[in-house]
Amino acid sequence: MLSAEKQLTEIRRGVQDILVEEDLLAKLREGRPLRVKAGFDPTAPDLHLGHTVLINKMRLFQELGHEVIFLIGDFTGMIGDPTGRNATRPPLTAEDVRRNAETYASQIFTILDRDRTRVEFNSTWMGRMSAADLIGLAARHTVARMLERDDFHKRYKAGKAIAVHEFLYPLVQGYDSVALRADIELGGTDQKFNLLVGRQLQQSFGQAPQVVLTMPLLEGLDGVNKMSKSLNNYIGITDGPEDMFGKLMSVSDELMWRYYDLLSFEPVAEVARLRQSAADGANPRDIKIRLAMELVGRFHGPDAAQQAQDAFLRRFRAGELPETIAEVTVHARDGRLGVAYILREAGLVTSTSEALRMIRQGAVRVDGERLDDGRREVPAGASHVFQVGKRRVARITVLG
RNA sequence: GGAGGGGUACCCAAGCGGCCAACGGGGGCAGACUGUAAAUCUGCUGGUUUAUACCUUCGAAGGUUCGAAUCCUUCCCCCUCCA
Repeated sequence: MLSAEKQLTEIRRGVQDILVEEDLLAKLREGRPLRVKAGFDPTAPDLHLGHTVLINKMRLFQELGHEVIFLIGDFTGMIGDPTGRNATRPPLTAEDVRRNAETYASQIFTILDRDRTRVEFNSTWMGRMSAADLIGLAARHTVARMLERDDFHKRYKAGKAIAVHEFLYPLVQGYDSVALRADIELGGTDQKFNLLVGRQLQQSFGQAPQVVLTMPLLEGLDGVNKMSKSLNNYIGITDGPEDMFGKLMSVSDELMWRYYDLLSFEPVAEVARLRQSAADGANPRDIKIRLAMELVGRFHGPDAAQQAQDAFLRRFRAGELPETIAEVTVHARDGRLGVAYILREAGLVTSTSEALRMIRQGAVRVDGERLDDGRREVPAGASHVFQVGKRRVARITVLG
């Protein structure tokens, strides 16, 4: 095991806050494997790059020889946590939670070492808790302190709803730390309050308080909001290589550097060198390609990354069609079918009205030719490549 | 329990008897420009065999009216103040 000081240097990299750093150093000096907990809400069945900021840090702890606990908040998920948009999130059913949690667990091992990861579900202890136990837990915290949480505070002041059960969420999450006797808890900056409740509860239960370590939230593709499934601005780690590559390339130059900081394993010095080269006039696109190669390679392997890059350059630099085009068949009526119906039947648009709108806006191409007549019909037996906008493409055959 | 305010399309938010498929903003999509960038400009942003037409939509259900998102009744939900 590395010296406590050297470990601390590694741990510090990229983190937002360490509360309290002296405590962390003291724990590291004990020379034992520390229990490092990170909780995940099983609302999103697919992990995205935003989650990996945290998971990468978990991996670091594994490499340093500590015990990493991947905690799935299956019980908490049934309660529901307020979302970042200050709305009340509907609770998941037990069945939703179970299914999501399993998918979640199976995905983390693209980054974490399976053999050195302890997976826990908080329903293990929470499911056994009685109503009296829960009230007893609630008695250890006050409403005034709850309202210190930024999200609650804002909603309370704005006169927005706060359901009583939402107060229980931080308590349950904090109790998880008690149940696991966690030494360290990792979380996003948005989790800071909940993580601190864990410290307070541990002390209340006579345990040494965990060290809280928060990671910055990764901005999503829009560059403004945090990456999340519900905002649909995410790159899923199960996204296909080409999809992932394309999404990374569509990111703004500014955001690219943020992604370098939080997602890349490139040495800090190398990233600094890239920044300098961009300032000296290098095309940021090439630097973006490098990032895309690294990340796609991480989840799909270097070969797939190279193929994705080739396909990307062919398609968007050279303007060619993708080499794999979905084949779709639709059925003609009276020996022919109008283009709007073809697009709808093929799933390229969701309604005839949308199809007509797209055609009116010049977004539809047939075999590369812009289509300007929404009334055009295609005879049965014909097969054409239809494009709607830049991304939707299919070879559609009209059957008799 | 009492008094008052409010529920409008993905989100915010106008409208308060016909000119409303419903102002405006955000988001999204598309076109132009590009590095599939970003920014910017422009258009679109219920559905229908392609429609100066019809159908469905303004918390829910009824009702008044030639005609309702707009008026009335009941119900559901949210918020504020008082108790």
